[in-house]
Amino acid sequence: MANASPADVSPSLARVRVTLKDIARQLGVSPATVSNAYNRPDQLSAELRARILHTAQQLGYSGPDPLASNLRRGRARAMGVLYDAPLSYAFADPAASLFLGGVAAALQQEGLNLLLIPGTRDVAPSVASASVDGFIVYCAQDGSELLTSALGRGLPLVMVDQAQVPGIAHVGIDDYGGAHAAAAHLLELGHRSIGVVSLGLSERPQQGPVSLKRERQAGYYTTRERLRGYRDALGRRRARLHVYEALQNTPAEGEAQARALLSAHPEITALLCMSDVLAMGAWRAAQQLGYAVPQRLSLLGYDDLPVAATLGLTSVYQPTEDKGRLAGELLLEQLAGAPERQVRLPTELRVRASTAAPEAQSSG
Amino acid sequence: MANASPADVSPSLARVRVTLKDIARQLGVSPATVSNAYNRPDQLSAELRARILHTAQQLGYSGPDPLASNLRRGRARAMGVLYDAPLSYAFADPAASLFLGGVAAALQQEGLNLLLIPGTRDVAPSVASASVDGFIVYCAQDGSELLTSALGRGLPLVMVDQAQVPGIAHVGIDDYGGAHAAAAHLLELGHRSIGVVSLGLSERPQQGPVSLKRERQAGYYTTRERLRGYRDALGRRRARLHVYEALQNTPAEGEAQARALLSAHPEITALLCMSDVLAMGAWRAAQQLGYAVPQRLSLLGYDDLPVAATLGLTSVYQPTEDKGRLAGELLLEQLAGAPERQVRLPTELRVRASTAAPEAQSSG
DNA sequence: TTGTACGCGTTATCAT
DNA sequence: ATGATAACGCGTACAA
Repeated sequence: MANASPADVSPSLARVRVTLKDIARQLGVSPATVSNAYNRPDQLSAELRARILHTAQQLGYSGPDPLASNLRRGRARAMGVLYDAPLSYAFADPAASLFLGGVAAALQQEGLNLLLIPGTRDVAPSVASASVDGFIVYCAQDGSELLTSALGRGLPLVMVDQAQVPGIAHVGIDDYGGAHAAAAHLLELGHRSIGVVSLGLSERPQQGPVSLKRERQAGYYTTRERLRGYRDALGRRRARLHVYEALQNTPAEGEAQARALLSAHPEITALLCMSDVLAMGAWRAAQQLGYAVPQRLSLLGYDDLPVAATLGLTSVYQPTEDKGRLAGELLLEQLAGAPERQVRLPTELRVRASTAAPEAQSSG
Repeated sequence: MANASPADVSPSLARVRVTLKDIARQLGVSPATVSNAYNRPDQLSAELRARILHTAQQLGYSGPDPLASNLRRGRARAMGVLYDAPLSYAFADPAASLFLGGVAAALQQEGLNLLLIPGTRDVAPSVASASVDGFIVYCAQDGSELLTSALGRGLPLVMVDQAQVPGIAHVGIDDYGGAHAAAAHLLELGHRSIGVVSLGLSERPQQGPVSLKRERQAGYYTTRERLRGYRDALGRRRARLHVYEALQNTPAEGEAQARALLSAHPEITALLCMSDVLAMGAWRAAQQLGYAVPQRLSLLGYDDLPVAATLGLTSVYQPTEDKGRLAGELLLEQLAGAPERQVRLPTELRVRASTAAPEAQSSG
């Protein structure tokens, strides 16, 4: 029997779903015509269309159900971005925000929505149930469940800021080169004892000093490459590097690790921070310890967020927003049938006021 | 080996979609059983389930299609957030990011994904085609198409930072009170000529000086209320307010409007900025003009982002992240059948180093 | 524990 | 310009 019989008991509250068919029945036209009224206005007379829309409004029908329409068309009209942390981190991290902004800009051109999928434990179900036409996997650890479960969907996919995998579209930056340039800059200035405030090495970060072994095994490509860049720059000279790992990419963690580094190794005259966000925290630590920047302590960031220029922070620039836009575009390309591409963007050291030669003090 | 029929012509590229039925047929079991293998593991023997999963893997079946599954269940497993601007703005604005982080945190508890929907021209189709179970409408203009088209979907909905509408869930803050406190603070310090760097008044912002008429007609509730708060605080005293409208909530716009204000009205001794982001730009303008803060110019923000404390910026705190979390929770409540609620969160003036009494100079 | 049968709400195709 | 029909891929009673 009809789901909206004349003897309907609950006229307004019962929310008996009104469907396209109901409209059709009510007007004595075919469901196809009602569908056309919404999707192909040119396929029916303006007059009939008006009547349909009017009846729809009267009956409280708000247009074709996207769930059904998606199924039928085989398109979700959205792209998924997998982020390797709670989403609140993504929004708290300006670099991630910039990146997502770029992605959004690219998708918007095609009218696609953006589905954000956080990488908590148990990502698999989230990924499996995501109504999307493709994925962007951002900053996942090597061999992460995020990536494997996304790949499992068999949809177009773009990896970002990870180790390249043959046959998979990829956008990355020259992490190594940027880090190398940063460390080289410090060496040229004369620094010989340098601290590194590092981003997490793996999904289970360990706060504080990092063993060489752990450093080599870092699960995050970005972190691993930057550390390698720092080390290689120092390699030939007799300078010492002390690496401390932050639990999160936040100013608070930057402050904590900077503090720990400086108290364990007072001879340190410069800090290489693996992000501007960490560097901001390190700066605060320096202030509170009474270390003048750059006289007593040189400070270097990574990312070159807009705020770096404001603060006069020397930093390694990367085109974060472009990276996002590009990731979106590579995804759209695949959706259109083009082959997957791999792109590496350049980085560039931007020297500002936070780095200088170390004071000519008795340093160890 | 072929992944389909023996006579398959295109073995690997043809991407003939593998469905649940194919698995069932291959194993000689019913589709229902395969479905259960994924959704109700307890409904079949572990042995059979293992065989099913194995076959699925072999055939390249990656689990039930979310599009179909969503239709069948009538749930999209995602919530939509409508943002009244290009998404890149949302990510560029720390306050919006914080808010979204809060929303994400709330949704994550229920395993729901977050669909971001930008408010470009032609929102309606985006909203109509969004696979979601509810909407959060953030900062939309009064009577905006965003809101009306979202309401049209007939899904649970929460309005945020807008004028309350009876019968619709709502989260807001005490915009008026915060603004009032900020202006009152300046008056107590002795300021008598004050500039306002305002957020946009409507979807079509007009850079520069704002007429009183336009001020009253501001389409954005938040902007309107804050302006009212500023004005009311000044009302009884004979202080002058000069309101300039920013095109966007960015430091660059803050800088531009601060510059314009100070050059048009050199007698100004304090700036009320309607966001911390604008205030940061205003600060830069002050620096470049050689105006010492707070001696020559007092500076006041709104939102109290973390950076405000770092910079020593006096600001009006609002619990931005909680606001997001709450919005998410109100939405989940409705989905669970509870009645819609309306919540207003408090604001609080936080006085820091950027405000002081005006210098005792001949001021106009 | 497994299978049957049906429908979820829409749209593409073809016919009229 | 409009209609009939057949999928789209799956989940869930209920029967076996």
